[in-house]
Amino acid sequence: MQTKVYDHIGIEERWQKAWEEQGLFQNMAATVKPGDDWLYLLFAFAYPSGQGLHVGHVESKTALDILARFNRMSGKKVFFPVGWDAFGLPAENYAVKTGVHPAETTRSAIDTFRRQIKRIGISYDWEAEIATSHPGYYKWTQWLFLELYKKGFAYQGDGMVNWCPSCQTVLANEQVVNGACERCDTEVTQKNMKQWFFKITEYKDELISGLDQVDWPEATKQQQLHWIGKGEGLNIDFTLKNTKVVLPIWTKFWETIFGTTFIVIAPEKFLELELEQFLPSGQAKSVMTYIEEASHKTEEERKIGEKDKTGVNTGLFVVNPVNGDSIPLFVADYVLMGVGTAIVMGVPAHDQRDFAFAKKFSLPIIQVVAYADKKIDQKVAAGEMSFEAEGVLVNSGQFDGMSAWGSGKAKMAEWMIGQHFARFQTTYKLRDWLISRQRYWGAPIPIVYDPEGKPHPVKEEHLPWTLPTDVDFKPTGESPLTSSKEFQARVEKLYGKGWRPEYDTMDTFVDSSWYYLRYGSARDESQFADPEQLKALLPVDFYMIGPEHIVLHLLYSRFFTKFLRDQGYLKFDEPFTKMRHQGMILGPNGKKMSKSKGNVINPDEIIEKFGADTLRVYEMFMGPIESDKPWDVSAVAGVYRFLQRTQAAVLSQVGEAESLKHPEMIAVRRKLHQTIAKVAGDIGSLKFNTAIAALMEFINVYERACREVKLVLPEAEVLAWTQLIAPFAPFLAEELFQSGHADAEPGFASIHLTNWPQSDATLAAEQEFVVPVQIDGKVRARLLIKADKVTDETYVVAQARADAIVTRWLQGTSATARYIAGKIVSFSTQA
RNA sequence: GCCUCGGUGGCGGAAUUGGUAUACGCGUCAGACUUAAAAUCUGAUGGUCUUACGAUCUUGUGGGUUCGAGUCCCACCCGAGGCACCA
Repeated sequence: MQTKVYDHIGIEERWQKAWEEQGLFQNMAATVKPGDDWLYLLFAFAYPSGQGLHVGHVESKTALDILARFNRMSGKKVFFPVGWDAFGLPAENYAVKTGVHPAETTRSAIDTFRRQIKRIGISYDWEAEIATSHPGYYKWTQWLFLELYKKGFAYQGDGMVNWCPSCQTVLANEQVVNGACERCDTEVTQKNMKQWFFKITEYKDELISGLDQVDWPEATKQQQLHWIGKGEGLNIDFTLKNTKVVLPIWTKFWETIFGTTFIVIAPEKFLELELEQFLPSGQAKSVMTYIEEASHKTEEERKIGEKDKTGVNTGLFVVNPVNGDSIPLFVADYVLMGVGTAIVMGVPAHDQRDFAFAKKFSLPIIQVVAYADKKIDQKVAAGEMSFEAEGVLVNSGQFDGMSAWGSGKAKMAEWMIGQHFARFQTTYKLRDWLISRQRYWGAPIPIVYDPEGKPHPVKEEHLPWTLPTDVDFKPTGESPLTSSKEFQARVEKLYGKGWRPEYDTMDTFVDSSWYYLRYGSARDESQFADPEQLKALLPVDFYMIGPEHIVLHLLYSRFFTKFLRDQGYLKFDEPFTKMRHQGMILGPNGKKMSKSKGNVINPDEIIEKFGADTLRVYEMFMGPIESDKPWDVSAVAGVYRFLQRTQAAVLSQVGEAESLKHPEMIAVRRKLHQTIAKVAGDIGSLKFNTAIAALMEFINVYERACREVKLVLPEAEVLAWTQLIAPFAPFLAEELFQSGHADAEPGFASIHLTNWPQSDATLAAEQEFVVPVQIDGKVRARLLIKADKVTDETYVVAQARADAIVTRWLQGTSATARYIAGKIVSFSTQA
């Protein structure tokens, strides 16, 4: 029966070329009309690394491509652009090593990616392609900086910043992971520098509330919330004994304040408040030594103290405002600057850290919350738990007996605020975004300094403020742009003698956090984005992005969106309406793919051997798009077989059609129409794996039927079958659709331009139902019920009772029956 | 410690959201074709007992709700990812 081999190489080359010549799905932005409703599908901005496409890229790109093709066939206008996050460190580091200019490296990497992506048939709109390193793009990145500057959202700040000694640049808080540089894993140090910041904190509350508007994975929302780190607590004034010096503490758990047996202050805060003047002479030396040592510790060293807390008793006492108790003041570096007020109350009975500290320094422990459960009370005494359970206040003066988390907490706050020594204070973890980078391969910050060193914005007519090329790449701790003669000359020519440029470039996250606004106006030189385009295309309807970008990129993108909205440029609050994360494709051994482990699957090799269609369908068939899944070398061949069988089956659809009345024909057509409905539903809910399984089921049914009789389906149904394949295996589908022609004619109508088939409910309807019979919850028999009887409860139950096995099980019982139409007959023998 | 997912055959995974557990694919076994192998095709394939009809057990563990639980509730165990001296 298989007369024609599956020539995947020939098929894929032919149709890639034909589509390209025809410009299929290209330049869609030109067709935007007012009032249009577009489906905007977006893939995470990719960094064009020298490695080329890996199987993970293929997975998420294919998933989006399936959505694009399916929705186009369903009559939607689809915007599906692509671009490159082309500035960044790898190309620059490579330049340092080899001397090849980053522009060169980047261009050839992009060429490789583009060729590979076309080869796997992703139907991107290449007319909207953008690259952040192109002056036509970064002109608008700089424009955005100036907009922020004009509105006071970009400012120069002085202070301690994160410094990566290996990358020789400052880093944003978000780029420091466990005290190390997220890129090179070098330990980050602190450095005092004057740098540019964006005022993202201005939108902190909206960055929280906006999450309610979007359809994102719960975990992603949680992580964003955690990063913003809103904490609602109380500032409570303790005073240094015998002075008027106020030491405000901040706490979320003020209900335990009667249990405070010590106060701890951060070393830096101690100096800031100049408390050293009060130190008793005997104590002064040890305290100052401790503070000195703490200042030399790195973040990592401070964290080692997590188990063994360090600290020093100052010999000073503070007064607890709620009861006038004198309690000792300690300096300890586990209290961090920047969290709350950097002064904490130590309540060892109800906090694990405080407990450890109290044990170490032999401080008293006063329990102020009693728990109904004695076991919890014991745990509290052993320091094993903190705020895990609700209890009743004790040892707390007039608040004794009140609920710790209920009336007690509320009454206590009310009282303390009434006494004027406490006030509500909300704190946030989010800090302003540090965007200066002392690196070359990025967008220059459009700022110039006058001879007095005062910053001025680069005039808009001078944009793009181009990146000079006469630059020494070697990182010296100075920005590489310092070495450019052209840059300096340009500034003096345009702004006057003695002026100098800002030598730093912008964090690449600035480039990549507004790109989705640019696609619709990719070649527009007059504005960052055309308002009509924005209105029709945005916000992004579906965003597919790796889970690694959750905090940085999304937070920044949301900030830009809200800022531009407030300037009147955008009409929406959130840029990404719906978002999902693709899972990771693991090596065949179930481990993350890496060259050193030798478990990397190269997509080019799979394409050579099995074809791009097989690669696409296999990756979609592996499992749910959002979960991590290992590569299975032999399962790929199974998918290849499926495509091969599909080709053979469709190509055999010539000749005399079997009568439509033939039972095998009826069964196959029923399955086909069921499959049409199933595939459309599954694509809609991103269940590509089960959609493909359904297509496999269909061909199984078809081939089985063909063993009885040669089946030639009606033409419309052969077409429908081919169309179902089209989003998944676009090359093969086109080949089957065009198989009547010898070659692609100029102006041929692609299958990808046809209308998605409709399932005929009548043909899809089952004629018989298998109804299981349960007796006390166990399936004992199955009945075959004709469709016209399936709603007839009396009939079905009678059939069930008549069944031999059921009769046996029901003998001597008085069973009651219930029937869920078409689903199940359930007998219960219990009374 | 906290947050978020997960745990189903030898493996990847299905299960219309409370109604036939193990769809589909891989693998394995048997068979056809072949001198042979590969490729391709056909059949079987959760465990235990049984010649068979069939019975019985089975969705991480233990309880519960229900005629009926992979699915809902409670407690716990294990794994992955993220966060964390956050007061």
